[in-house]
Amino acid sequence: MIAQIALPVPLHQCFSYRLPQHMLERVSLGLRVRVSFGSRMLIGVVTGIETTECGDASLKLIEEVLDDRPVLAPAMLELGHFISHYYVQPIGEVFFHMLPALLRQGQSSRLPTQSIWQPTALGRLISADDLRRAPRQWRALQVLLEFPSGLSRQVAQLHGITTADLDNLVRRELAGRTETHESLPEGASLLAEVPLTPSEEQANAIAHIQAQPGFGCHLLEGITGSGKTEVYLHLIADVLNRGQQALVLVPEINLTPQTLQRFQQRFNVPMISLHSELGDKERLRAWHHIRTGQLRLIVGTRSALFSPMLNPGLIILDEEHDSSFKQHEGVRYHARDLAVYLARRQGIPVILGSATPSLETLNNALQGRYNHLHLHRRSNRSTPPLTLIQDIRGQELQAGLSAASLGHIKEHLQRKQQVLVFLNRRGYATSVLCHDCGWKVRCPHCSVYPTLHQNIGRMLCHHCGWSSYIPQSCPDCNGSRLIASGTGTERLEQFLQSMATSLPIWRMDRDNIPNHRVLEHTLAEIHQNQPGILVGTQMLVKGHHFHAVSLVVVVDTDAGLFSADFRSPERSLQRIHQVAGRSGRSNIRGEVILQTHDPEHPLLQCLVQSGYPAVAKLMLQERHQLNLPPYSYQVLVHCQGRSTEDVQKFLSEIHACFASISPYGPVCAPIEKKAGLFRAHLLLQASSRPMLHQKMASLPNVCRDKARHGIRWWIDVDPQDLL
DNA sequence: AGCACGCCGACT
DNA sequence: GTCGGCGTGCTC
Repeated sequence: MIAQIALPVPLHQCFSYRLPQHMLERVSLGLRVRVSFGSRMLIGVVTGIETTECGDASLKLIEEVLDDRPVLAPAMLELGHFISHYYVQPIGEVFFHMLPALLRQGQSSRLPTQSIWQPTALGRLISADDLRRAPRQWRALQVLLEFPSGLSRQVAQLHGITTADLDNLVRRELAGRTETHESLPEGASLLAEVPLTPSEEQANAIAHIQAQPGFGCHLLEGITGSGKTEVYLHLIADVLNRGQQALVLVPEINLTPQTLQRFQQRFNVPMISLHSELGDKERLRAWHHIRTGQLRLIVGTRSALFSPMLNPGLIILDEEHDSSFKQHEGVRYHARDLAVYLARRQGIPVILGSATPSLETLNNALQGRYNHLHLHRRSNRSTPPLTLIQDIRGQELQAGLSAASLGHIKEHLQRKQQVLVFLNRRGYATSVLCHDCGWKVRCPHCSVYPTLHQNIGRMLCHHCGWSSYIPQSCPDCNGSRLIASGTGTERLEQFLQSMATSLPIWRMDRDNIPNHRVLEHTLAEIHQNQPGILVGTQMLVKGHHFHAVSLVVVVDTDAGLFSADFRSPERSLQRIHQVAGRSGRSNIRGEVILQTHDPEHPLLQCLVQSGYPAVAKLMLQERHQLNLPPYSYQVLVHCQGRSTEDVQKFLSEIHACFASISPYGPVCAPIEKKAGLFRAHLLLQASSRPMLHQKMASLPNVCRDKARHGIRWWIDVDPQDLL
């Protein structure tokens, strides 16, 4: 008998091992085993068992079976095989990626047990006199009598009792010790609060999804403030009522304590938030409780997709357009597309929610592959904001702001409202240059200009972390007229502060908001609704609601509209639309100003006049004309090496082998040198996905063969950015 | 990915 | 004449 074993090595194959007779009935697919591989011992996952008798006698034997039940259930095994094939990732690495770290390292997958001590009949009868030689045990017995249903180690410790005391009582037959599995407390009723009555639109969406009980993929396109969450909550309630589990995937930044709180407010069931700071032990504990079906509601980022649900009933993926669902390191995959795959495999509904759906998802909905549901109306009945395109050509700008924008800002502040100024650029200035000779500060490790951060008094490279002092004179011509050019949030904040001296300015970017605690604190201050100015980057876009904001100014609307990456306008317009949605959420009509040097830009015009759905369709048309995704399919071969020649040579050889699906040949990455390494890539593209996959079947092997000294390469299927 | 094997420089 | 550099190749 021969078993196929997936091992945690970057190889696109499984390995055959002989199965000793005595292991035969203990082995099944998805179990972990220990095997000798080369000169080391590795843990592997059983992915196949062949009962062919012959077998190569030279094959090694499996040393040990580690589990009595598969750690990867059939659905997860299938998902893993799919990931490995579709995303061209090494099979063993995929399976290991799907397991909690402690299981990867060989820890037992048995459900952890817990000791419980209970008094015996004898224990209840005995008197202090009988135990006068053992005062600790007497005290332990007294505590034990207070917990007739059982005392755990943790509770005993709180009362100053050790397990040794309790075991001594067991020896005297005054107490009994039993091993139980930890069980999570479950509330008497499912609902912790009375659900809101859904609006007509919400009820309609809920009914549509309920009407299709098995697999179905639903795009829930709801404008900001239209109450997508309420739809989720109603559908989750159904799933919980049926005794099933629900999985909610959210982008990284949205996984705040409040997200879970929202669910805890509504439901009385054991639930968990799988965030990145969870320790290995906690993660394994959660894994067990998900596998036993005790944890009913799982909220997490992309990797939560691999939760081993016993009884799955629903998958929700919120903010489906968010790029953080794509894993960019190690095992590369897109959680959105895998969520759809998994839901189909499990025969359950999946809901993709967004105010600004990605063009891929929108296309799937328009083609009828996904069910398209809309929430048009804001649930708080506020009017949508008034959006203005502001031509700043030839205008005098101060810290990037035009006089007209400043006028609006002052006006709104005088009305005691809050203003949000959006600039997606950290730091004080984008570069430092010499006014006399044009010399510019450069990063020694990357082909970029570092950013000036005045608050820490240094130049900082955002790509490799390099930092240096701020030059006071030009090292080339010795001139002293150095210019800080380009505006970042720091300079904007400084300027606005000088303009509105008495008002608070909240700057929200990665430099100013280092962690969740500071974020909560700043948000709490803003929610006092005192007049003031919010200045910030992306951070302002995601999920936060600012009720007193009545004006949003987008300083650099054009950034991203003209980039080498064809996905850049999509992301840019999604951002603009989402940040615009931050205004006018209560009774005040919001205003949005988009500063631009290209007021006639068709996408901008379309966004302002007809809204996001219209501009999305326009972008889809453009993609169609240019034969870009989702109308064609792409794979990117990335490469990193010690010199331009090395990477070019490597990619040219790859290009030669795949010329029929490689329309452009190797190109340097836009930032050619990063952290001291030269980068380039090769785009593979085809109009049929099966054809593309078939033609690149040998790609990983070819890459492996051609890779020489110092070349690092990786394959990115459905790349999200070409940079 | 690791790890072993293998062929050339600075040390007892 | 050895220790160790990392380049190359293999792992059922």
